[in-house]
Amino acid sequence: MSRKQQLRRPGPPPGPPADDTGCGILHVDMDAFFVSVELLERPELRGRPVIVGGTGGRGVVASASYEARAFGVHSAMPMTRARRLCPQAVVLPPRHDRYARVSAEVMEIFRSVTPLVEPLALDEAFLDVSGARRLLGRPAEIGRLIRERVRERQGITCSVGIASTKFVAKLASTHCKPDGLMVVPAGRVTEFLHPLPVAALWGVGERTEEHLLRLGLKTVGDLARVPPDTLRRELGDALGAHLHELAWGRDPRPVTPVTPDKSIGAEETFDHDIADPELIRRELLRLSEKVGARLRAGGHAGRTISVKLRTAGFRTITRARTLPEPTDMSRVIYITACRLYEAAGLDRVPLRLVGVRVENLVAGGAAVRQLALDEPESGWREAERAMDRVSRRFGRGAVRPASLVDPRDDPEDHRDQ
DNA sequence: TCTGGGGTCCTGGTCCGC
DNA sequence: TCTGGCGGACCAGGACCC
Repeated sequence: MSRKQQLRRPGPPPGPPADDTGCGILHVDMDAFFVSVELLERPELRGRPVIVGGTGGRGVVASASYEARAFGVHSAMPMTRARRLCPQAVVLPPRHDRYARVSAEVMEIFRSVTPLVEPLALDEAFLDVSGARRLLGRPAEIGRLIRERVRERQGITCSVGIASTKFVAKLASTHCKPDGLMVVPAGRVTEFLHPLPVAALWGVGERTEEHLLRLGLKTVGDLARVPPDTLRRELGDALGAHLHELAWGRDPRPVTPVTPDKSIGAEETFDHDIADPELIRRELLRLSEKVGARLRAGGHAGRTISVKLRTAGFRTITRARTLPEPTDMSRVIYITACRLYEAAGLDRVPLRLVGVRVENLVAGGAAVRQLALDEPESGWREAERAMDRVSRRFGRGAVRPASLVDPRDDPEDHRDQ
């Protein structure tokens, strides 16, 4: 459940029977997805408060059953707080491989209805069904069909919002959860939108909500009546204009099935803060290996390498460097990341998180011969490709840089799996 | 209360070349 | 030769999304 889904509902949907004329966009959102997938294997937990989330000291809630939500538990909440609110909850560690597999099957169901499917996350997608009407019926009928197929084939429930724009369809699915379907007729969009709190708008998070409340703007209707120039002055050009448009139900973004990746990264929060630069560099190596492997697997290369460092006091520092040529080599990423870490001047400063990201992605073929910075190119590329092949065959972590091999490691139990 | 991990987008500042 | 304006690239940070 996202923060948006924690917002209160506006009451019953605008007047039945819903007229879905001009409503070609569906937003399908799986209900408590991670928990629902877990319950397929653990049916004895049905009806009980269940939380999927990090079991380490610093984890957060990834998904909570509706029984757990009744205790005030919601996603992104620190696990320590969730356990306090609901001590009787069953806590399960996340198993992303499993969720990804179920997600892929659900997306296939969507694609059996229309090729215009835009996945937003593992558990939700936009569908443009304008072209499917003749074959499958009205959008509301298509929505019912999808819900039925997902339930029959996967054994889990989902909610469907139907509207003329993506933004309103998404709000509709949020407001009919769980296990519901809601149509917002094209002619009744503002009637639906304007009573909602400003935080319901896409782009209004905690900070912007505070700002709007300070201006006396509580509802979407309040915001809609403010001149766009005033909003731009208060919130910046892009956000001000964007919110004004959304508040009037205007959202011209089409459903786009393929959006190219812009960056690929990995980060890790430690169980305990780490100050030792050697251990930090070791972590940077592990993350660089992971990011490099993902770049090569996806056929990407990138020019800009950034590191993210979060201190024990939760101050986040980012440093980036743009290389002359794009790279997909873990070694180049690692060397650059180490230099950025050293340049940040956080030697011996306790860190709770480090991250490595590669941005400005291009197709991998454009990754021209890249020297490992000051070092001669000495077969690293070939070595890394060979490691990729071994990993594909024997599993990730089967080969690793020597500095990442802990003699105490059980070879079957790599943390990267 | 104490804050994950994977991302995208925007803003404001600085530097540099024209 | 110096100066100012401008635009683009880059960088850092922050807000936001799921």
